[in-house]
Amino acid sequence: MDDDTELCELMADFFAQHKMQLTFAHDGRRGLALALEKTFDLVILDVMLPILNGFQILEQIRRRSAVPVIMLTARIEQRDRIAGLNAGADDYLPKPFGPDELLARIRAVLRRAGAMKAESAQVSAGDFKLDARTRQVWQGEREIELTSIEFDLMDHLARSAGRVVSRDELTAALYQRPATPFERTLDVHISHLRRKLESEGRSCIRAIRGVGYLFSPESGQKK
Amino acid sequence: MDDDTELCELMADFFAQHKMQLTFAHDGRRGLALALEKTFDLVILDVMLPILNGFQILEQIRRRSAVPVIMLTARIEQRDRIAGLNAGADDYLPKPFGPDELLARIRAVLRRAGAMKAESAQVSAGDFKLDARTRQVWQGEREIELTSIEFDLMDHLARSAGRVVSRDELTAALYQRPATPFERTLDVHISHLRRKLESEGRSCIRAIRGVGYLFSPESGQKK
DNA sequence: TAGTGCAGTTAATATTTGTAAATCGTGAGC
DNA sequence: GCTCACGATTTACAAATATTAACTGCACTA
Repeated sequence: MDDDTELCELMADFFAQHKMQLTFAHDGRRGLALALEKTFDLVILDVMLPILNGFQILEQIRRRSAVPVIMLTARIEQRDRIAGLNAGADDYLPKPFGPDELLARIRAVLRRAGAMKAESAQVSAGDFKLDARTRQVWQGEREIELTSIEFDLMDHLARSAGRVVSRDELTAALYQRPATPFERTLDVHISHLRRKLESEGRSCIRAIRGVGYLFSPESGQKK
Repeated sequence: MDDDTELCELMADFFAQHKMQLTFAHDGRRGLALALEKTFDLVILDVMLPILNGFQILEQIRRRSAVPVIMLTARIEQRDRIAGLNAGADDYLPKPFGPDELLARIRAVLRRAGAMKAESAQVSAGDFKLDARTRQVWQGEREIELTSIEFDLMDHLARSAGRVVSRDELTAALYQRPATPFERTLDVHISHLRRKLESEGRSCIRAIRGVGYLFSPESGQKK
C-alpha cells in the first residue's frame, strides 16, 4: 500500500509483466483492513501513509498474520530500517528504488517463505512438540494420541503459535473451504484437543471471541 | 566469511553480546567447504573474496543447502544487489553498515526462516504489565483475567499510556471503523476494565470529557 | 437553577463459544 | 451383505461474552 497513486500504477504495469497481480490501498486504515481480510502472498508497505503509518500497520498485521511484508520508505535513516525489521518486516527497501530491485527482493522473500513452509516437519513451542512425518505429538515427555483431524488442527495451531488464527483459516486448512456460519465442528475438535492437552487446569488454546483461536503453550508461566 | 580479519573480530565481539556465535573463513574456498560441512543457522558472505567470489560461493551453497544467506558488499551498484538476490541470497547489505542494522537483518532473516520466535511484544507501564502473545495482563504480581475485547482495549490504552486516546481511535482499534454517536459499548468495556483493575479505590483510566480516555498507571499514587 | 449533553452503570438481549450426547459414515472383520 | 468400532459431525443446550437500552448523575452553561 502506498499513497502515491502514480507510482502504484507504474508498479502495476511492471508487475503484470511478471505475472503478479497487485491490489492497492492508498491509506493505512484501508490497507490494514484489506491485508487482514484477504490472503495475499506478500504485502508491500510504504512507511509514510495517511491515517496509520507503516509501523503501526505492520504491528497490527503481525498480530493476526504471518504474511511476508516488505517495507518501502523515502527515509534513509538507519534507525527506521532497524525499527521496521524488528517490528516484523521481512525486508526493507529505501526509495528511490528500481523496479528490478523490488522484484528481486520480492522473489528472495517469497523463496524464503516458501522454503519455510515446505521444510520443518517438526514444530516445537514451549514444552510442546509435533512431528508432521510420523504425526506424533508430545507434551513434555508424554506422547499424546490424536485422531487425524485433531492432528491437522494441532499442526496448524502449533505453526501459528503466538498469533491468533481465525476460524476461517483453520477451516480452510482442514477442509479447503471457508467456514460456514453455524457449524460447530471446529469447536468440538478444539474441545477434544483441550481435554487431551490440558495441564494443571490451564488451557493453552484460547478462544478470542469473534476472531479465532490462539495457541500459546507458555501461557502458564509467569512473566 | 570476509577477508577483512579486523572487521571479523569486531563483529565477533558485537555478536557475542547478543548470544550469537560466529565462525569465520577468510577466503572463498575454505568458506564454501565450511558452509557445506557444518550446519549453520545463517551465513554472512562478502562479495569480494579471494579465490572464489561471493556469487560463485552462493551458487555452490544453493546447490546443496537452503541455509539463510546475507551478502555483504562494498559495491553499491543495483545490478549487483539484484544479482545477489536472484542467485538465492536472503538479504543484501551494502558496506559500510552499522552493527545494529546487520543484527536487525539477521533477526529478520532468521525469523522468516523460522529459527527465531518473534519477540514477545510486551508492554509495561508502572506496576502494570501486558503480553500480547499470550494475551495476559498483570498488575503487580496479580494476574488479571480479561475477556478478549477487554484485552484489546487494554492493549491499546497501555501502548498509549500517558496520552489521551480518543473514542474514535479506540473504536478504530477494536472494530476498524469510526465511532458512532450513540453507542455506549466502549463505555461499558471501560467500566468493566476499571472494575477489574481497580486498586485501593483509585482508577488508572480517566475520562477526559469530550476528548477520550487517559491510561496513567502511576497517576493514582500522587495526590 | 434548569437545561443540555456526555459519561457511568445496570440490566436485558443477542451472539459466540463450550461441551455432552445423538447421529452419521466408513472401513475392518466376519 | 451385516455388524461393530471408531472417528467425524450435528444437535441441543449451557455458559460466557458483547452489545444495546434505559436510567442515573455530573459538569458546564445560560
